[in-house]
Amino acid sequence: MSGRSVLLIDGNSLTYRAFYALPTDLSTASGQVINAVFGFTSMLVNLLRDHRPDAIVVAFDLPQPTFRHQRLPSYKANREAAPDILRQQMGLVREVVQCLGIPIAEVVGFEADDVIATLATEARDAGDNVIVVTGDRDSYQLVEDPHIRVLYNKRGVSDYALYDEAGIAERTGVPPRLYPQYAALRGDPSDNLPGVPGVGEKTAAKLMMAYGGLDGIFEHLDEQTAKLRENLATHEATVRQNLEMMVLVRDVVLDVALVDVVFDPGAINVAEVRRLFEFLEFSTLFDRLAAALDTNLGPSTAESLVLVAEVEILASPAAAASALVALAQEVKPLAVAGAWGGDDDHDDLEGLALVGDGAAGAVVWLPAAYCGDPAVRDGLAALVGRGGRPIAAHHAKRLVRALARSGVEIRSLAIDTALAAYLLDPAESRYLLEELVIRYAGVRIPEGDAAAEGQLDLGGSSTPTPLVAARRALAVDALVTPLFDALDAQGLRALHDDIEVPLVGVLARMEDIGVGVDRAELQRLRDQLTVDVELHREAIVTAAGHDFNVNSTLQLREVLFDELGLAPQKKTKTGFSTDAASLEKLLGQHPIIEHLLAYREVEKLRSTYGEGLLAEVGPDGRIHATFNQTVARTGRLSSDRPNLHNIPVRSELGREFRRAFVPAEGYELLVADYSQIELRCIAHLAQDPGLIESFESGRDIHTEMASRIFGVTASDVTLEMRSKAKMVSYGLAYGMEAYGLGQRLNIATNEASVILEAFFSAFPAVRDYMEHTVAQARQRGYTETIFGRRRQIPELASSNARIRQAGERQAMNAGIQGLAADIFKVALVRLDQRIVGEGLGSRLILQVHDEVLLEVRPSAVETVTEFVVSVMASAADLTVPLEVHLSVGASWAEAKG
DNA sequence: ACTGACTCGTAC
DNA sequence: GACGTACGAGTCAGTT
Repeated sequence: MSGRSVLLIDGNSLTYRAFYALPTDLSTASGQVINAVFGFTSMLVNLLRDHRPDAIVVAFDLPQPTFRHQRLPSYKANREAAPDILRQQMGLVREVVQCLGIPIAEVVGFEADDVIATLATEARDAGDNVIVVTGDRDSYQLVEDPHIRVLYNKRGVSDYALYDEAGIAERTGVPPRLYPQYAALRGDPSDNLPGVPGVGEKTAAKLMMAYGGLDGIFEHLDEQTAKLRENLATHEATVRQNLEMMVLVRDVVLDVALVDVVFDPGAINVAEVRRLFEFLEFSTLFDRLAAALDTNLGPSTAESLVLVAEVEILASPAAAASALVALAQEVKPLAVAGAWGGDDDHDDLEGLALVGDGAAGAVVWLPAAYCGDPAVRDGLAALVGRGGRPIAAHHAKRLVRALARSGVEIRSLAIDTALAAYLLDPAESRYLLEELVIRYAGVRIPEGDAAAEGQLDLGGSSTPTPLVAARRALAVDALVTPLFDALDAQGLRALHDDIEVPLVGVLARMEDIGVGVDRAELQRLRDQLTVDVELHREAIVTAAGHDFNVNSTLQLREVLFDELGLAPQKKTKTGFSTDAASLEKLLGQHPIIEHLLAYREVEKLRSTYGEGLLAEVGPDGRIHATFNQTVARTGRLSSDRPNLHNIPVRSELGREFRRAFVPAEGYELLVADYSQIELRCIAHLAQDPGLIESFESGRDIHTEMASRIFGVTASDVTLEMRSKAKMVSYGLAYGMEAYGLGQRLNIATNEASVILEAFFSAFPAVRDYMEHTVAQARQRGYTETIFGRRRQIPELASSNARIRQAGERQAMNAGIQGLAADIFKVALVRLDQRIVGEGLGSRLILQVHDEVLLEVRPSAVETVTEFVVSVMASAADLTVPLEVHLSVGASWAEAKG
């Protein structure tokens, strides 16, 4: 590991230089000023090109004061705070550095210079060749032939000088090792370190060279002229103090070991870089980067699609019908994009853009209004129905629903580009077509209206809808091959083709059908709760002695902990916590507490479930939630507008809301759920003999586990033992630790850890599995379920222990929750197939992670019950049986007995 | 009036 | 801090 070429970069220094060298009107279309990021990145790219480093570290200053400020309060006191538009860009600079796989080094209490000095010393000792890149002269002292040189940024972004010892001597008049003393004598206005009057650079250098150092100078003051002698004598203390400030610390404790740092262009996450550079609109820099690294980073500059010049507007139903017939002749995937209008949530379909084939490559625009025409509808149905063209769309569910309203069923969906991108990286927060097409296809969706360019803009004029849709359809088209390739490469193709894509139609129908609610029942609940809320609120205000906003944690904190003098239990980021767990510990200490707890409960139910659900009831008396397939990082579904996945069930009062969920007239409500599916997944994944036996025994699982944990026979298991075992098993999938278990069971942490130990002794393979899962995820960077679903967990590589541990828990959880989600999705798809096959006796209404609700004709209850249980139980073949609990009733509450 | 951070609470 | 995954109500501070 010696003889490497190492670059140590002062991030702050170069960013400052870049900021002041470039105009601040250098900004992105969205208005983000990027002059400093651009300048810094440009310098970095040039460094990569010119030096081909084996290792790079960028050091930053932190905003906290350093030891220098503590020793000398006036240190840098003359500095003005950095302008906001510079500070904003610091974060972006860090992002650039990080996305290139370059480690950042920074230590509280030290400046970037000290960090660099430490790393340079380490590198020198290892025999490496270091270049320190900075615009700060303090680093001159580090220069040491032949191993350490300084690349000094003189001004602007491209004016550098590379100094070795001779270079420093030439530049300053003193050798590097004398630089701190020289600078101390000279003073440094930029650090607010005063020098000696009458001593500038020239005199300081002359004195240093004549006497070999400060000691020599002060010992021979008599050899100076009277004026200089007096000035030196009176300022000796200042000079000595300056010296303390000037000398860089070379033994800062870092969390980066230079020997471990390797800059590997091949390891750069190109997608990340591309995304960031796109965001910053660094298209030429991206090309320069690729050239500097001498690697192919793939298509870069995101050239605009030019194909969209040709949008063929289908001008009549007849024209549309024949165009559809022509489109049906091809067999390659047909990219489709909808254009959406309507006031509320833009879910009215205005028309469809379909990517044509042939040499012309025109995109056809089909106005939605034509779908009323029988010939058009038939043509469309043939095109997208079973056996039709493979369809490609982005967030296809919306399109599926919209066409279903026109009587056209999409049955030949082949790829949903959003779903594919989700499977490739489920940690993304969104899957915008605009971004995906840049990342995976390297092309950009143009924004303006080329056809209208040069024409008079009357203000507010926008790109024509068909053109926008056509461009989106082309983007989808451009994504089909790269995304299929990526899915294949990652082993995600089966998941996409066999589970996620088929699920799109299932969810679309569930959303369309909606779930029936008894509005009057909801209103009754809401009204009763409103009364209760007010009663508790009044009691709270009375107990407090004055009115205040009980919903305000800020005000509540003041009342409880300042005015009433109650003891704070724990802290949040902003102050003492008032959550339920804390309040419960204060029960009995003041009458306000019980009212607060009651208030919280009823207010939650009133607002979120009373008002919230009522606001979502449609004109048909049903709630049509949206089921998101690309949100949860584990592969679960999520529900919003409203969230039907968190309807209360645990408390008596909350459960009342489930009475308001009722089947349509003429149906019964069938509810089926998996029993302990996650624990069964753990048993299967860990192949733990004890856990497997516990499930195979067919007896109550928590009692069975308690018996093994506590070493007693099943009949001797007390309710308390059972409940402890239950808590452990629930916490298991979340990577729970002793502290958390203790909180849950309201027992001491060491008592909890005894239980946890007993658990792992009884089920040792579970711990092995957890450890193996984490180790594998750390090594690969992602977790994988049996079905191949992946989840990247970059946190596992964090240098921050807290973040890393959170990553470990995520890794443990992802395999378990993800497997359960996969099984459940398979069950949903197969259930739907069965239901369609059986005719109209039943329909899927709702799903909640491990539970499905169906509306069933009374005559079909028996048949449906049978196949629901068998389909769900056989959705996966685990070592342990999958048990399904099923019930029927006239409401969700009734059917969950 | 809108937006984002924060706290809290509901589900599995 | 300390238990994973979601969504949403409400407050509050800051911005438009």
